[in-house]
Parts: sequence; structure tokens; C-alpha cells
Amino acid sequence: MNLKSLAQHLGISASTVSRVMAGRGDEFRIAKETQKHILDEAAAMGVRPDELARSLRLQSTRTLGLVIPDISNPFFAALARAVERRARALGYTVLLADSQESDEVEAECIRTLMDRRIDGLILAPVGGDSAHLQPLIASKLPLTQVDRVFTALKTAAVVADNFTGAREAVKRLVKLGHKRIACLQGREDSSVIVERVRGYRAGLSEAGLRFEGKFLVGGEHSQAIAREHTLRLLEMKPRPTAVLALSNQLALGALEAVRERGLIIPEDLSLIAFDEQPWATLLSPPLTTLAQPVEDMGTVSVDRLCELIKRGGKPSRKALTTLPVRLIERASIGTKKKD
Amino acid sequence: MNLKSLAQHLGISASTVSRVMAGRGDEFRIAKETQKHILDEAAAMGVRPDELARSLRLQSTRTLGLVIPDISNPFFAALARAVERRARALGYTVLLADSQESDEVEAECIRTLMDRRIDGLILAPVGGDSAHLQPLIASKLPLTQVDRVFTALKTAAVVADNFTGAREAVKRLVKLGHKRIACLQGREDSSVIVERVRGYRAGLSEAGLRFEGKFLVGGEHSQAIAREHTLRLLEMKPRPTAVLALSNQLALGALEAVRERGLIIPEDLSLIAFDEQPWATLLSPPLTTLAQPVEDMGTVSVDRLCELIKRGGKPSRKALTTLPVRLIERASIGTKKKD
DNA sequence: ATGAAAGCGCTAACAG
DNA sequence: CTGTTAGCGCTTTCAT
Repeated sequence: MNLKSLAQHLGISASTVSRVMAGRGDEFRIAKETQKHILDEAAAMGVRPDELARSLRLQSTRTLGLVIPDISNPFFAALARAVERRARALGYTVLLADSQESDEVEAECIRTLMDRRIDGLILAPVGGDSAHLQPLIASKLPLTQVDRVFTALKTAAVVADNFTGAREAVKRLVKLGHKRIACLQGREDSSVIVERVRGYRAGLSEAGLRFEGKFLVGGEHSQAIAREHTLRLLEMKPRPTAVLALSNQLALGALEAVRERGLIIPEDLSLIAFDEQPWATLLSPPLTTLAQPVEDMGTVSVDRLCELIKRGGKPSRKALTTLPVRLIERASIGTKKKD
Repeated sequence: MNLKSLAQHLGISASTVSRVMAGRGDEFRIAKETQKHILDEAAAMGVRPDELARSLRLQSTRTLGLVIPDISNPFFAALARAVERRARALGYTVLLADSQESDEVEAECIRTLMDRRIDGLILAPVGGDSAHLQPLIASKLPLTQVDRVFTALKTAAVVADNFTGAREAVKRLVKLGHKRIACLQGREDSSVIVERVRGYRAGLSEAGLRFEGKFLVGGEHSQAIAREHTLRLLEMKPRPTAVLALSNQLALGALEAVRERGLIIPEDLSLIAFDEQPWATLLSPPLTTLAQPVEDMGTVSVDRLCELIKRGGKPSRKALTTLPVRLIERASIGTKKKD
């Protein structure tokens, strides 16, 4: 059932039906009676305009693409939820794609989405290399980067204040007397990690502590790898007395290692982790976290993108939005006891 | 840039270009040379067929809809990931919608997806009432239900063996000497919960224990509500010595309550929870879980749906697929000590 | 105030 | 082997 057959059924033209269904009946001064007639019959027959045909005709799909590296990472799940909700509120549908932490899959996802003629794209890039994003940039598709971003690409971008978050965490640890503070990182080429490591080093340096390369470990967003690196940290002599884990997945790996070695938090090791999670408070002891403003990041990304779409893809002045990170202090950090 | 302009540019017809771009050049015995020419130029100019126009013409979008109640629930996130991955492998794109545990939003999601002319839908219904799904059923859109299902609706369906899982968990607890085993449920009208509660009661009854209504608490998929109900359980005299939590979110609520009351697991209370999670092993003590085959559920849902699409929506014989649940025993359950 | 006709970009039937 | 033509369902001039 489509508009045309409904029109025939009612003995009027498809144009009139189309105008009424688009809510523009008054604008075209179509008889109230006719309007009611059409609307009633459409509802009764369950006729709705074919979005596909509309999109083709209007050259607009009212669909946004969202590409994230891993939907099973709760941070990105929360981000997706926020994006979806805001987009829905603004009348957009979201096409979600999971790039599986792979540049190749990411490029493929973006191609697929572009083939579907999305109106705009929100991209949380895998990181590292941006070469495969060239066609996307060249296409002039309205684009907002979120979380991990390539600042070299001149697009709107929404990020958490990763630098300040990490720096404040380190400063807090220093205040508790820690001098050997290690940092467990993910992919070193992701902007998020770069910023957090920068914050980590700034925190050390502002406290007059020397940065030690051997205390900066990791290099992948994986719990298993994080566990291994933490095990190695714990074997060092003297070993670090505190660890800053740069994501929730990495924190889980660190916790595994600590447990395996039979060490106690915070007596043997203080731990702070990025990403607040429902289970953080239920660990023994509860975990100190750096809560990212993930809801806001999703909402603002959509808003930025929609502005961009309205402006026809012309970039705005204020390209980068930075949202604050909050330190939630719990019992996983304590005064350094032994040395 | 589109096929037509590419055709003009090359001085050949759009049909030929279309056929070559669809990879059917050989089928139409188009000169190898022409083919190469077209493909090269298309690649050089970045021309790709407009999926929108193709879909309209072919009356097929190669898009599947996926509606889940809550993407921020890691179980559904994992499901979405599996669905996305399998669909991609089969050449489909997935439109994901989050119904936010609301029947109204769910109905709205389904309408939006149908307007976009998806080829099929995978639905994890909110539960309870299926009245709002009538239009969907009537539309004959290929449909697979997953996780929560309405068995009254004659559609393909993929579920975990919730009944057996819950029953085995109870039997294990009974074997450890427990006699007062409570059950913390989610929405009682969801099929998943109904089955798990049925398994819980079967487990009790097979052990010769009486089912006690006051030990079956809860009614919402929320950590906060679960906490409150558990607090109430812990106030009972005599109080239960073991709890079966019917989801990961409920388990977190239960853990909150236990901690607040200063009780020790498993000495004061044994706990088993549905859903295996990365943090389960890191709790103190590690949590005994019932691992759902979430990867398989996603994969099989897509496969079932694609079969259905191929068969033109005709339902198959074997409508319901049940996949096994696995009990992962850890230290959160123990012999009943005091009474 | 409403209708007829063209066209969004593509593919398939038919023609040659 | 390749081209011409019609039409998927819609919206929008342009005409009346």
C-alpha cells in the first residue's frame, strides 16, 4: 500500500495525498474535509510514505551514521545509547556500525554507510592512522569525531578532558605519598591515550617526579594484555606503588594480575581507572574512577552534527568541544605504606 | 557522481555500467576490456552505486532491523555485536534501535524501521504485552524474536535454555545444603523471567522443597530496585541462605545490599547470577554465573532471519531454537553453615 | 485548491 | 554483446 494506490482509492491525485501526509495541507490550502478524509483513510489502511522513495527524491535520509570501535565496551555502548536517544528526539534514525577496532573494517563501515546516503556521520575512530578516512573527508559529508579524534582533520570533534583527568588522578596519588606511579595504557596511537599519557606525565612533572619509561606499559585495548603488563609491573624492584589504568578494560586486566599475585589494594598497590562502571563500587575495595561525561559526549556529538547538516556542511568556528572528567574517589587508593 | 554520469563520461550506456558494477559483467558477456575500463574509471572517480536508488528499484534494502530493550545492558550489547558481525558477513547492514524498555518506544522503533523498508527484523521484545506488535505481524515482514519472546506469535525465535539454567543452579545450591533459596527476578511478564522462575520452582520441587512466595522478589530490570528487594530479603527471619539473581544487573543490586548489611558471601549468603561478565571473576569472592550463549544467539538469529527472507517470509517448521546455558562455578556459593 | 508530469538513480525486460 | 525504455514511490514545479 502506497500513496498512489491510496490516492486512486480516494479518487484524488497523488500530489494532494503527498502534501497532506507531509503535514502541509494547510500550507497548500487543501480543504479541511479532504485532509481529514485522507488522514483517516491512511490511518485505517496503515499507509505510510515510503521513506526510501522520499529519501531518493529529497536527497536526504534523516539518518545519521555512528561508527564505534567496540560496542561491547560499555563506554561505547553508553555513547551509542546517548547518540541514539538524542537523534531520535531530533527526528533522526541512527545506523550503528562496529569497526571492531580495525582500520579496515572502519573504512568498510564508512563506505557502507555512505552508500546508504546518510545525512551525517559521528565517528569514534579506531585511532592511529587516518589515511583511510581521506575519501570521507573529500566527500564533504557532515562529520563529527567523538572520543578518539584526529585533530589534524578539520572536523567538529567532541572529547572528554582526558589530559586534565589523568593529571588530577596523578596529583591525587602524589598527595597520598606515591612516588612510583605506573600507567597502563591502550593503543598508544589513539588520541585519547595520547592525551591521558600527556596528563600523566604533566601530573608527575608538576610534582617534581621524573617520568620513567618502564612505568608506562601496555599498548592495546585488551584485558588480557593489560593483565600481562601489570604482572610485569609487579615484578619490578622496586615496584610501583600506584597504577593509573587508562580504561575500564585495562583496569580489569590490572585487577586480575593483582589478584593472581595475592596483593592487596590499596595496601600493596593503589589503583585509579578511567571509566565509571556499575560494578566499580562492588569491588573489594571499591574502585576509584575517572568518570567520563559519556551521556553529554553523545548528546553534544549529535547536536554538533545536526548544526553542521543545517549549515550545509560548512564547518563552524568552535570545532573542538571538551567536556570535563570527574574523579570519584573510593577506597582503592591509599597512603603509601611500605617502600 | 553517479552511474549515469559515469556512463556518459565513458560514452556507454548506464545499463552496461550498472551490470558491470553489480559484478555481472561476465554473465552478460560484456567485453573484458570494457569491464576493466568501467571498473577502473569508477574506482578513480570514487563512483559507487546509490544504495537508496538500488533499494527502491530492487525492493530490497539488504538491511536488517535489530530492536533491543537496552544497549547499555552488556548482554544486549554483546548480542548486538554478534548480530552486526554476522549480518555484515552475509552482506547485510544492521539498523539498531533501542526501545528503552518501553512498549511505546518499541512500537515507534518498529514503525521507523519498517518505513525504511528493512528486509527483516530481529526483535528482543520489551515483554509483557504484544498488542503493539500486531501491525508488525500483519505486515508479514520476516521476523525473528530473540531472548525475550512471545511464543503466541508464530515467528522464528531464538532463546537461551533459561528453564534448565535456573533449575540446575537451584539443584547445585540444594546439593550444597541450602533449603531457603530466594530468587531475584526482573519484569515478571518477560518470557525470559517466566522461564527462569519456572526453572527455579522446578529445581526446588525436584529437591522436595516447598516454593515460598516471599522468597520470589523483584519485578524490574534495575539495579536499584534489586538492591531494595535484596535488603528486604536479608531482613527476613529466618532469612534465605542463597539467592539466584536472574540477570547481571540484578546481581549488582544484590551485591550492593549484601555489602551494605555487612554480610559475607558465601558464608552468610550464596549467590548465583545469570550472565557471565568480565568482572565476575574479580569480585570478592568471584561470582558463580550462568553464562548465556549470547554470541550464538546473535548469530543464529541472523541465520534464521536470512533463511526466512530467502523463503519469502514463509515460516519454517522448527520455529523455536533453544541454546544451552552453562553454569560457571566460582567461590560465591558454598556449603550452608549456620541456620 | 488540485492535478499532470517530470525526475531522484537505479535495474530489468525487451530489442537489436 | 549493448542500448532503449519503463518504472520503483515519492515530491515538486507548472499548469489550470
